Amino acid sequence: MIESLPKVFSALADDTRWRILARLGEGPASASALARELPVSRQAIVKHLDVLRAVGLVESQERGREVVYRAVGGRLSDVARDLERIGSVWEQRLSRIKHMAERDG
Amino acid sequence: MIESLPKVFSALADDTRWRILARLGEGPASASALARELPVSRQAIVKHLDVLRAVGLVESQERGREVVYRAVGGRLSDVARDLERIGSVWEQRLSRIKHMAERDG
DNA sequence: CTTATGTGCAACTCCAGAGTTGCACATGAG
DNA sequence: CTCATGTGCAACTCTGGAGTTGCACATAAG
Repeated sequence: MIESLPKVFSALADDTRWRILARLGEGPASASALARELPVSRQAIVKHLDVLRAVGLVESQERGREVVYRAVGGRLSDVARDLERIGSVWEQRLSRIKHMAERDG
Repeated sequence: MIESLPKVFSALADDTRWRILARLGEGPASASALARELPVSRQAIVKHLDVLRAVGLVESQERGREVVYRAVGGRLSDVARDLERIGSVWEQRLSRIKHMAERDG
């Protein structure tokens, strides 16, 4: 679980991919449609969609001759849960160390 | 808020930075100490710590002649909250679109 | 049928950033 | 004081990945 996090973050690290995700968050779209709305070529869009699909943030479905993509919000929620868990563990450890330091002077 | 997310994820996208964070999650440490425990040079560690500090995932404090770093779990929880919010919005929109399609279909 | 539109594959450019080495300087430890 | 240890700054290499162009192919639209 935690092993796969860097991959997901790598996917979320790119501005263009965020724009794509934000757009797909409004509703499904094809690569060509996205290329018309964003200032990048269709081929670049496809590469980004491949990356997003590889980490489960996007799903694709063939519709006629088109390939329609849609954002997977549930995947984002999963990542959020992992992060929250890790962050709280850090906080607990840090406060425990602080208390020990204060006690020992 | 969402504008800063790509920066944070870019910081979290690197394996070495993740190892550094995991180590700091166990307790504070200096750059030299981290360099001894990880298979990278101290200078590389410092660069990573600068990146992590820039996005609030790590804080530094001068202790004598050393500079001690510690992980900021709260920052991670903030990011988690943002992600959860965004993901749930996507899910709501998608289900609404699906229902409309079924009704009209 | 003919054409416009959507995809897939491949080769290429380009640059950010991860990591290195080297050196100079400061300061706690002995 | 003397020396080991911790830092800071700078220049350099090198690889991954973002974006591009070009071409071939498939298929809905007219």
